[in-house]
Amino acid sequence: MKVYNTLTRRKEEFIPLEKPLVKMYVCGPTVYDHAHLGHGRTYVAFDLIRRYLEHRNYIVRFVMNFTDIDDKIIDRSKREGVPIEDLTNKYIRSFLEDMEKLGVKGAHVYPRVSEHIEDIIHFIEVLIKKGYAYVSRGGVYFHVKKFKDYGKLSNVKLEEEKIHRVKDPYKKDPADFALWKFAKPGEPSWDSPWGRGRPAWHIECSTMAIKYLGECFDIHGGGSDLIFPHHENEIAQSEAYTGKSPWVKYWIHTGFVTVNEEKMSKSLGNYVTLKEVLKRYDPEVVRLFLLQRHYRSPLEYSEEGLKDTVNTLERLYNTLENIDAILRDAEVKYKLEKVEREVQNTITDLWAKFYSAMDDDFNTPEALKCVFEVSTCVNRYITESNRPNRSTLLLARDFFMTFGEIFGIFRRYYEGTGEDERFKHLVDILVHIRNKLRRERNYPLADEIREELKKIGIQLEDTPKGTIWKRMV
RNA sequence: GCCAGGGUAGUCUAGUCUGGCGAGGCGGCGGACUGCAGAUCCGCUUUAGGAGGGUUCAAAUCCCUCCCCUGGCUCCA
Repeated sequence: MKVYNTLTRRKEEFIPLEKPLVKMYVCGPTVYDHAHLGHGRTYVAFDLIRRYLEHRNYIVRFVMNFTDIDDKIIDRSKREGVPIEDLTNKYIRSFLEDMEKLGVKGAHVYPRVSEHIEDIIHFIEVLIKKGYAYVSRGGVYFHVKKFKDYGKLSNVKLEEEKIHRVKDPYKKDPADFALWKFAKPGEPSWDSPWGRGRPAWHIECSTMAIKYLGECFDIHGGGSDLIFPHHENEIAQSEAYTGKSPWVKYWIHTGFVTVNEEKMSKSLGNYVTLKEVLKRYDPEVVRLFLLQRHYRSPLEYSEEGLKDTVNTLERLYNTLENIDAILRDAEVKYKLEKVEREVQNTITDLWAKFYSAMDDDFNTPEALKCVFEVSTCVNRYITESNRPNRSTLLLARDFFMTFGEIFGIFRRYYEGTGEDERFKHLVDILVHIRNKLRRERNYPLADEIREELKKIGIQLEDTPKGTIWKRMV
């Protein structure tokens, strides 16, 4: 399996540090507002990666933080007159709700900055002791020049570059960044050996990741906008702290969602919240929409694109329903004809291709091609075969279920359909009666049965080989 | 300015690392099937690669030049 590593700017063979265990940390949101589609994209992408790794028999330990102390949160709380904790709780809840709807599997730990102040203080103390950080009048800073590998992730060069960060007269060097900020009036603050204050942005992730995953781990990810300065600074802090390198083996970054080719962002105001999107579209449509593009490429958001995906997903569900409908009466064959063997070969070949696409840096668009090809293949088989073989249909169904599990769609098939045998019999009885009516050319009554069944989500379809019924999508 | 990533049919998206008949979705049109409905299948749309050079038996893919777009360098998923 190959994974693109931002650190080396190329695909690398994926070999986790401790064989079946994969330790993975993803930068979570700063919780001062509802999440938008861009956030959704990133977390769905990492969810897919996690699911695929699990599918490939890795045990994934997954940590995602919440940044609940930050300038914007403080601003927002002041503006709205809402206590910080109420605000952050509200948006954490909102975020988790959205993720749940999107079918993003939960993290094993969701560390919040506000709950890890002690750890952060200790971390900073070590950095000071080791000579990587200094106390100044504005707070505690990381002295970038001390860390010789600075820039290895984002490719920034300290010498020729005037990395102008937040203007701060108390820094030794403009490239230095804050670890601890002294409190200004009205800001939340905690006691520390250097004075009351609060942790700065980057330190939290280093501290919490190391606390929960250890001094070195496998995957660290987030949106591409975090590469610099956030992740660059995390590396500096963490490797300075542990004295070990590399801190993280694989850095994975997701591309942006764009609107008219511009990055979707709060500041540009061109965003749609996940709540809005999920109100208008089935969560699985949103997921498929996001996974139809490779996770590192920019993804253009458009209403049209989403609508296309509605049809795309419907087609996949139809295929599944076609299989299930035929499966009800299909029997196992004990000898396969040539066509039959070819269909099975095609499916297994495509299944293998599906895996190699996924193995190649989680190439979901390429993997999806295989899914569509299996779809066409099995539909054709159903259309052309006089007596489809149960085993062949099950093979196709297994493939779809595997695909669904990895992509996080077809959820309703896993959650159960709520049908029992008697229900199925009942439908069969109605179908039988209706066909009698049709033979008698009593179409009004036959159509009425079909209409009524449609109302409870059962669709009857008359095919040349007889009537089949499906659950409606 | 520095760094990173792009430009593929009507449209969206793969393939570029590792050169070898350019793939898939959606849309549109036509056909098969059909009491109607629905689903599905088949065919067409389909000699598409930003521009120009070069290397090669062979270039979307490698090299050079140019044009255009986006992102990071201040908070960001």
